Amino acid sequence: MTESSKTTEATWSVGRVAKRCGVKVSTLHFYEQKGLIKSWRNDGNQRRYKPEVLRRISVIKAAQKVGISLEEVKQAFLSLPDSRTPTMEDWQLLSSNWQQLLDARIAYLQKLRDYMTGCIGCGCLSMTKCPLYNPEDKLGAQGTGPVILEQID
Amino acid sequence: MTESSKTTEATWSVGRVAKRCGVKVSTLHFYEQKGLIKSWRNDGNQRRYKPEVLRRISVIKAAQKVGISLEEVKQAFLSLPDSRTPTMEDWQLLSSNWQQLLDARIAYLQKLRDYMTGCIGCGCLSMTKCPLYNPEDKLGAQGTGPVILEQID
DNA sequence: TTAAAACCTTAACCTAAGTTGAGGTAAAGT
DNA sequence: ACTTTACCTCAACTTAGGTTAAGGTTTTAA
Repeated sequence: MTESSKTTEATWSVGRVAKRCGVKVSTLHFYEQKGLIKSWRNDGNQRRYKPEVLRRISVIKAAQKVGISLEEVKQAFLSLPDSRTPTMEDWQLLSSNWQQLLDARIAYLQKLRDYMTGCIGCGCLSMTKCPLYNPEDKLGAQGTGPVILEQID
Repeated sequence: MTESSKTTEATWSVGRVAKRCGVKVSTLHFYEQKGLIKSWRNDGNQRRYKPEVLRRISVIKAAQKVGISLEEVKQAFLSLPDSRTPTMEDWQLLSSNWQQLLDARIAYLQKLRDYMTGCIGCGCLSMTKCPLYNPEDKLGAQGTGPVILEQID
């Protein structure tokens, strides 16, 4: 009985995960090293994954798209159960927290946008009052710095 | 007649600019090296700045806050006049362009936020339709590479 | 059975946006 | 005059999020 037939359909190799998720194998190594995903090894020392990893990677990618760092994702993943496969409720909780974070970031961006013409365009440069010029103003609660978004053209 | 009395109020040293703008001296060196700001040298080889530099730095900081990179700022600065000090209109044009960019980014973030619970929380992971899972998504429109959908779990 | 494809590890490299430190000069305060 | 502060250059280091390459092993397909 081969290793692969023993674990049919429930086990993924690194290359298969990579192709399926649209990331490079090296990225999966990297995520594992950072503690974002887990794997075990087969007899030949090759990585094997549970299907659950696919969702994790998708969530990582989704989070990055909205400007959430890998470290933040890692923290969020700590809320997932360790012993069992996360349920839909687990994932929903996680994403609803991020929704709120996003709400805050959107509101903040809107505020900055509204100040933009006033502060850059006018002559006053009111550094003390304007959020655009306030160096201590750290995007909401987390001190994340500016939201890095993908280039949209 | 000293160098400083000759140029009083119209000339800034690097330390004064740094303190006024809330950045480090090394940051100003860095910005200069990147072509974002300019200076000339006094007899002792020390940097001197026109007051205009304060606005440039403020604009750089404001831009960074909304997620605009130094490279993008540099490009935007190319639209400023080289021979004369930029007027309010020059700055207003620059900032109104960024306002539009911000509008797009905000709209994009809102879209992603709205998909967040659906895509992360639900069981389907519809990778072909959802912008959260679409790796090539530059705000819709373009057809992207195929992401093969198989069932997860 | 053998060749190709996939996998392994480790190390070095990449960009962005700076920061830090060493070693030396200039300007300012007393 | 002298001492402290400010400034200079250059090189190396930092973090995030990976990518690439080298050299070796395992798995798979013909």
